[in-house]
Amino acid sequence: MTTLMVADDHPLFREAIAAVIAAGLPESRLLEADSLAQAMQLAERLEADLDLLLLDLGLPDAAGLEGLARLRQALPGLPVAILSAEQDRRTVLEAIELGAVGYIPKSTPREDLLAALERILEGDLYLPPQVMRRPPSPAPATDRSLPASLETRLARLTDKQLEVLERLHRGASNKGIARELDIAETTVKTHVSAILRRLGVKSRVQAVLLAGELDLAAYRAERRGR
Amino acid sequence: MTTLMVADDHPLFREAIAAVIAAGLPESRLLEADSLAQAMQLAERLEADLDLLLLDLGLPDAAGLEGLARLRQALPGLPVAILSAEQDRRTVLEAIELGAVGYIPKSTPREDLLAALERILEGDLYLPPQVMRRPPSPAPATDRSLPASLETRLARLTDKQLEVLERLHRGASNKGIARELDIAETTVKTHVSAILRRLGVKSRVQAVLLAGELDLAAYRAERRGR
DNA sequence: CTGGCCCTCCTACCAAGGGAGGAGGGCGTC
DNA sequence: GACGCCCTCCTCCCTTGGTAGGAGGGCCAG
Repeated sequence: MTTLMVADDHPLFREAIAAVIAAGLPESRLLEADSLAQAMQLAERLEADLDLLLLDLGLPDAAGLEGLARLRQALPGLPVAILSAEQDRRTVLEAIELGAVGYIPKSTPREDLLAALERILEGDLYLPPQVMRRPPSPAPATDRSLPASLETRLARLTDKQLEVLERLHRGASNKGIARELDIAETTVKTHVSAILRRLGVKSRVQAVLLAGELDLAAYRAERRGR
Repeated sequence: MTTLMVADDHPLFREAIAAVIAAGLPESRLLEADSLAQAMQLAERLEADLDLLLLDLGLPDAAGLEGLARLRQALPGLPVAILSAEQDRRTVLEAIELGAVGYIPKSTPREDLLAALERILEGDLYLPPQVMRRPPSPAPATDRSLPASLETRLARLTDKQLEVLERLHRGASNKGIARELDIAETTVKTHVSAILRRLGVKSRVQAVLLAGELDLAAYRAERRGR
């Protein structure tokens, strides 16, 4: 008995998914959530009893991938697959980067969708072949509005902010950072606030956790290089 | 009739691959190259007659992913799968970013390797599930024995404190933890204070970082067990 | 040169974190 | 029963973290 959950604010779409799953995966039950908040609440209660969360990227309380980031942080053990109308290659990559175990375009035909789900539930990873298969960057035309994730979010930080983030990541206090960098504590606060805003997190702890998923030092070195 | 090419500077390894493919994909022929230069030359001559290039990341004339980048630029239409000893998550992601259609660790068992090849040849994408599945995790590979000091410090925590620490480690605020555990915020503070004292750290961030060096969930489970 | 971004620092204010100390109740052990 | 440890919660108090807003100076691109 596997347990799935679909988080989508569109009732009709949830119904459609439910129908597909009921027909194709009889040995499973499906929970529904219409917001990220609800999904997280449910998932928390179920814990390990939830095998897979199908997450829409259009949720009202989760601006695209940012919601996935929050979710991954709160419940790192929960397998999450993206179910989205968005088919941009970068979005797919960033979703995987954030730890999604699959990415299913909503345009996927029913049989393929089922096959994808089955593969994911078996521990595989599913990505839309037709999206991934071709050139890395066909058109840089359609960007800048992306919700930003790890890499892109890091890229938005200024050099100084990265320096501060490194210290944060070592558990330093604002005061300590100020001493180390020889700037005023108020300045450190300014930087920290900017970091939190740009990373889209709400506390320094969360920033630290996010930073922990990357090799900050390496990133900084690479950056200096170019 | 599908045509494959393996580019690896290690003759023995090329032989091994050749054997696997000969046995598992009888309807195919395999070309061999011992350098990126040779591989590109051959591929250029064959053009569309080459269905897949298996590229090692240890080639002498191609420093890791840099070689893949050059290759992709010169022959964007050629499907390339990475075949590498490297199993780092970041490397895998970057390879895919660069347009690789698959990533096969050299440690992959023979059957899985064949299955991966078949999937790739069918237009699918293959990534090593065991690598991708656990994203931000550091390294379960190394240790069965946590640094003694760490373990002893953890052992000093009561069950409730561990529960709180887990939430801390997810970036939760005291208020949030209180809600989750359904206790007063002051109680949470009491627990946090105790945690800091017993772990010998000075702030919640440091506690989180310390906790991050352990698999808390596993530790808790193990503890419940005895 | 103007506008934009960055870094610096400030004030002021509010929220969150953390310490000290005390208190009651539960549970297990000597 | 007494002791100890844990969990719960409280008050009082201080420190730290974080936001808002403003301000000056440097640097660079249009």
